[in-house]
Amino acid sequence: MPRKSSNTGETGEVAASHAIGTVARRTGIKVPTIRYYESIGLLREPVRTEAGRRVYDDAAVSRLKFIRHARELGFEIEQIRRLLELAGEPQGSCAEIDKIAKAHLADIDSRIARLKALRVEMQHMISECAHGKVCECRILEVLSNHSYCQHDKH
Amino acid sequence: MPRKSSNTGETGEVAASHAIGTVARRTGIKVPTIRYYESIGLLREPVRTEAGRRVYDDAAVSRLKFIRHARELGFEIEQIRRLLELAGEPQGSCAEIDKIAKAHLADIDSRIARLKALRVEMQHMISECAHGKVCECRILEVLSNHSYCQHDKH
DNA sequence: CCTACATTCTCTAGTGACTAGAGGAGCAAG
DNA sequence: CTTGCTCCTCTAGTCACTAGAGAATGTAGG
Repeated sequence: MPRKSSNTGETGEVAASHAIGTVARRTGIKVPTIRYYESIGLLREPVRTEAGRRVYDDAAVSRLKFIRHARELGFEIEQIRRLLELAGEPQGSCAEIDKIAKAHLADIDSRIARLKALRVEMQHMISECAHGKVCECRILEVLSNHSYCQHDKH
Repeated sequence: MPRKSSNTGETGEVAASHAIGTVARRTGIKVPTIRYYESIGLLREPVRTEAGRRVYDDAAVSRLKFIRHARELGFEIEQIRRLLELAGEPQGSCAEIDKIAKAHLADIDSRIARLKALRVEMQHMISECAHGKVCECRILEVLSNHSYCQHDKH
């Protein structure tokens, strides 16, 4: 029966342990970022080998996968911290989780709306450019004078 | 005939001069930000009064309005720096201006696309939440396991 | 056993575009 | 002359990392 390195227990089930580089490969999070997450308390300090190297178990890998996925979806670190905290109380209500997710959705919506407005403005500006000399460039002119704009939301 | 403070010329036309606070009010850029723009070389160092206070002319106000508007449209400082440089050569071709603007438009488009994909993911995740206990929460489950996702672009 | 090379360690500093605050001086009005 | 506003410089903080230096440890091949 094959065993992973540095198994500490004598029981039948042996928890797998991984070096930071392995964890980085398995989660898609870079090594310095993992250490950074530890430094801000998002990830618990792992045990160390005698030489001082970090050793992670599978739970830490899962946690990091969660963090990565949430980051990819645009959640902020503090939101993720709260989500992880809530996940630690399985019998609690998921109302706050829902609330955080909905707030994030609203945030995404407002960013989309804003970018769409910018897009209209940019498109308009570019379409008026006659590709001539700088002194005749409508792009610069519009940038110089807000009153040419369609919206004043920005 | 009313005159602005500290006029330095004896000619008929007198250049208006403004304190930094006035400029901030007229451009909508905060005082520390104006000083910041000066520190990074985006805005030329203005003349000073004997006591060391910054004094701006109308050209500086126009430049700051340009900067503000471009920032509002999402241009980066370095892009704005280049646009201002190009604006300084009125007989040159506006091809590069057009190019910068189009690159920015493409950037906006890709951000919109990305946010829309995130939106779909978030919406999906939230709609599956049954508002029960944390241990049954689909949101946490999806966050834990990327394979539930529709896309793997993120 | 020795030698490469890879991996890991800690620490500091840099990114972008500001923002906040301390501590001090100038200036105009009452 | 005092009150209160504006202005000055300087440092440090924000967010979520990323880059790099310099040293130690681990591993594979000869």
